[in-house]
Amino acid sequence: MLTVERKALILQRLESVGRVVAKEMSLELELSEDTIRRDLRELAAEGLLQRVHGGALPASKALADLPTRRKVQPADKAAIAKAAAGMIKNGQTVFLDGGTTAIALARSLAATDLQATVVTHSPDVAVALHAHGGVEVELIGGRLYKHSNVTVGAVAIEEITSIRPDIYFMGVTGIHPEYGLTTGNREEAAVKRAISRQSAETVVLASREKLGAVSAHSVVPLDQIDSLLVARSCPPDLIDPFTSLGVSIVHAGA
Amino acid sequence: MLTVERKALILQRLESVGRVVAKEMSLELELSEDTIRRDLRELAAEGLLQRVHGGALPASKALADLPTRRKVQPADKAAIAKAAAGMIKNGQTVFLDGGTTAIALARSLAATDLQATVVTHSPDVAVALHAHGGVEVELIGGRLYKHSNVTVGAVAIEEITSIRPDIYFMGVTGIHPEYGLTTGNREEAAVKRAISRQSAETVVLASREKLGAVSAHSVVPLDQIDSLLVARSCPPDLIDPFTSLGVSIVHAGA
DNA sequence: TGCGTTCGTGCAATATCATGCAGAGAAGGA
DNA sequence: TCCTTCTCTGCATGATATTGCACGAACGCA
Repeated sequence: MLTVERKALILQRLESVGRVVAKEMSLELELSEDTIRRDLRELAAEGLLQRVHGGALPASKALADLPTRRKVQPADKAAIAKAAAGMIKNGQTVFLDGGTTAIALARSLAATDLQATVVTHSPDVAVALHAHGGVEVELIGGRLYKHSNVTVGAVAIEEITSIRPDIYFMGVTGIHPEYGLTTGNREEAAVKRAISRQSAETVVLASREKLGAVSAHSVVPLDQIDSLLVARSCPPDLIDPFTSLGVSIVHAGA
Repeated sequence: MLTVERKALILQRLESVGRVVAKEMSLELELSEDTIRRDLRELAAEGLLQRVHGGALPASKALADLPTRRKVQPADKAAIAKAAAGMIKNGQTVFLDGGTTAIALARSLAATDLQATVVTHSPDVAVALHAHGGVEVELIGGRLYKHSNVTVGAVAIEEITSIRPDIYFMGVTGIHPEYGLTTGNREEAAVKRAISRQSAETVVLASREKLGAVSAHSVVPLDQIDSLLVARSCPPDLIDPFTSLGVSIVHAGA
């Protein structure tokens, strides 16, 4: 693994999890803590993160803000959500992931008169669709993973394998030409992989900051997905690496 | 756990609960009280909290007096919810039903330091407990019954039979001396019956308007439940028919 | 006042940190 | 090919930070 890749991974981790612990990183990457600490020192010198005893925090994050989650890009996400809602046909069974983009999609759906079945492992999505008369909701049970508020674990996977959705809208942390789709948590990755395997079509909701990013746990390679849904405002140089690999791109928004 | 994370957790706890007790914190984080006290001293030196004997309070009274985010509940529902929360012991596995009283109970729980596992078939309850670090949440999957927003059906029942909660707080539509516990929907009744069968103890959350009422579908007879949790403000003539049948009554509130 | 709890400080043990140094391997020129 | 140079990595070392325990003082409650 290249040094720059390692540093990028550290920054990714900081973005998705909000903290990095030197010891954990050294175990995960099978490198000495010295090497990780060196990286952290250098990244701190560049102002890209904030060094603390035992690890590092994002550069900007103040102590009092630590527990808060990171902010979103509303315009981008809303356009993607609306376009995704438009891809659903009456009578279809749709799987919705967790995450802010998926919740935005559920809210978009709630504003339509679509007749469909939505399967989800996110209670937030279920609550967002509660008031919609035309949409039947199926909830996947299991242990609730607090960080992203979706169910995971053996129970979730078992339930998922008994359903065959027509289309799956997947949210991820990173979408990379070489490393494929990645997310920050192993359990989540397993659940997403199971859903994708069951679904006739998998569409990845790709807001701008995800393109080119890599996170710790691999979900599926790029050739396992059917299309990437990106905002039209997204710069071409972020998208080109994927088109040249033959990934189908769907543009959202005006 | 990083030191800064611990301090952030203390500040977060102060904001959400309004106080921190050194001893409780040390038990929860499995650290000595000295370490917690040191954190409290340092945070107090930075002006981020106010030190008091035994623990700490938010820095300014103004912060503590901020209007609570919680919705105002009718008095006796809130009293029942609070009393129910008090019946839960650390380490127990608790099943929470759907319904307004159960959601009020979840919100009461969210204001405590309790360590417990909450199993529920209500996404609303899951969302209400999302921010609580000490509570592990297990969600029961299945078809979402829109009217009351809980999962029902074969999948739900199957999942329920694999769990054995210590205590089940049941919400119903009607509680009648002769007809027992009733609810408005056949599927819901089946789910409640299954949960009650699995649970070591079943407690019925009995707000005043339910006493003496009857609904279409029978859940279980009165002799299958362990106690009826009623508000202290509830008139005795509503309760007497149940005491004379030998039902154990727990009074909530001052 | 008496008693148990909590507090603060000093101290020792452990964990983490920064720096210097040496070996392994890659890059590049002779 | 051989050699030099450079980078990366892990280890050793001394410095610093964190943690838990001990002990006497302060505090709160009855």
